[in-house]
Amino acid sequence: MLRISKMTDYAVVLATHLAAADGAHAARDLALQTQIPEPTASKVLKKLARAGVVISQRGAKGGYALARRPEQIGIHEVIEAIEGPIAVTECSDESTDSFCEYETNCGVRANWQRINLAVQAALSEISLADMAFPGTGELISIALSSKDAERMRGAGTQGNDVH
Amino acid sequence: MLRISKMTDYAVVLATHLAAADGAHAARDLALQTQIPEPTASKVLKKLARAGVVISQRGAKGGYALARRPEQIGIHEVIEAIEGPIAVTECSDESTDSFCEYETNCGVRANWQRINLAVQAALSEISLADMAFPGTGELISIALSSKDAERMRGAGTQGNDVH
DNA sequence: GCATATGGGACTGAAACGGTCCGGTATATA
DNA sequence: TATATACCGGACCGTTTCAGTCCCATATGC
Repeated sequence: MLRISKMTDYAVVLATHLAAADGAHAARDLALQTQIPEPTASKVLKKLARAGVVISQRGAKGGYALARRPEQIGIHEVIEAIEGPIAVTECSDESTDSFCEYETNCGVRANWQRINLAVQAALSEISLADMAFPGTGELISIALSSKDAERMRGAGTQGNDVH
Repeated sequence: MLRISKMTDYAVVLATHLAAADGAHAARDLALQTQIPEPTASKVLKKLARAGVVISQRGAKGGYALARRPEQIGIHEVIEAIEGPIAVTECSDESTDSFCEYETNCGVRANWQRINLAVQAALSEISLADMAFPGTGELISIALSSKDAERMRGAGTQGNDVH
């Protein structure tokens, strides 16, 4: 699977929506526009606010707005806001000191961490601006480069800042 | 999270173990050597056999062995054997024709697929041989290929792998 | 003061996950 | 041929996680 949860999916949609139409918007309005159930959208937005991806304004005329410009927000921030640190396996998550009980037998830990880093790197390449205003060509290189080893390096070395 | 399930973790450990000590081994022995509970190990091995990652021999003196040489088996095969197709979100899974109900609003689909490809590419880089016999230098290039060096802090320094 | 809007957390039903167990079948060996 | 060994397929179950809802407290504009 390696599957991202529905909540995270919502978060990306909401954040993308905020990126496309900037300024402050009430959770209710965002929910209507994105067709996400209102309580759920609200819950997601709260988490985004806590993580610093969006800023919130309470009270009448309040609402949510992006904390920074879309091109300065990486998609991994949105994902981590909902799901916590991105870690492929328990033992590759450096933050939790969960020691691997099989470590002496498996010797797999270090490799998982590298895989993990590769995934994180792939996600770091994509900004909210890329999601909100696609087709500017940058992402294509990632899609087309998925054939062999050079792709990671290639995608990583070119600047993804076109917008 | 982007977290891989425990079962998949077991699968990698078992496959790695088979890669390191080739020939056929009974599920029971593998379970003992890897300290994975026997019924669970058995279940995982069955799935690996079905997916063609390992071959099985029934009857007395039977057991499991790798279907191919370790360097010819990518870990994404092992992962997919347990978890099914690697897809980050529902709508980025091309196999299921689950149409995205928000598609007109989100326009996110294509980007998810690119992210997905990047993840798959990252996983395709690693073979079972890399997991079983690390330190041959191949993986290092991937780890270092991310330009986001700050995320990589300590990745290279964490070379305490080989057991 | 009041309407509006977010903050925080409790709660619930459903689904997935981790793990176990059992009857069936294939095969090597005595 | 009889028997022990070992995989095959799937049912089963307790626990956890997930998606979604609801409520009350708090902050703010008018």
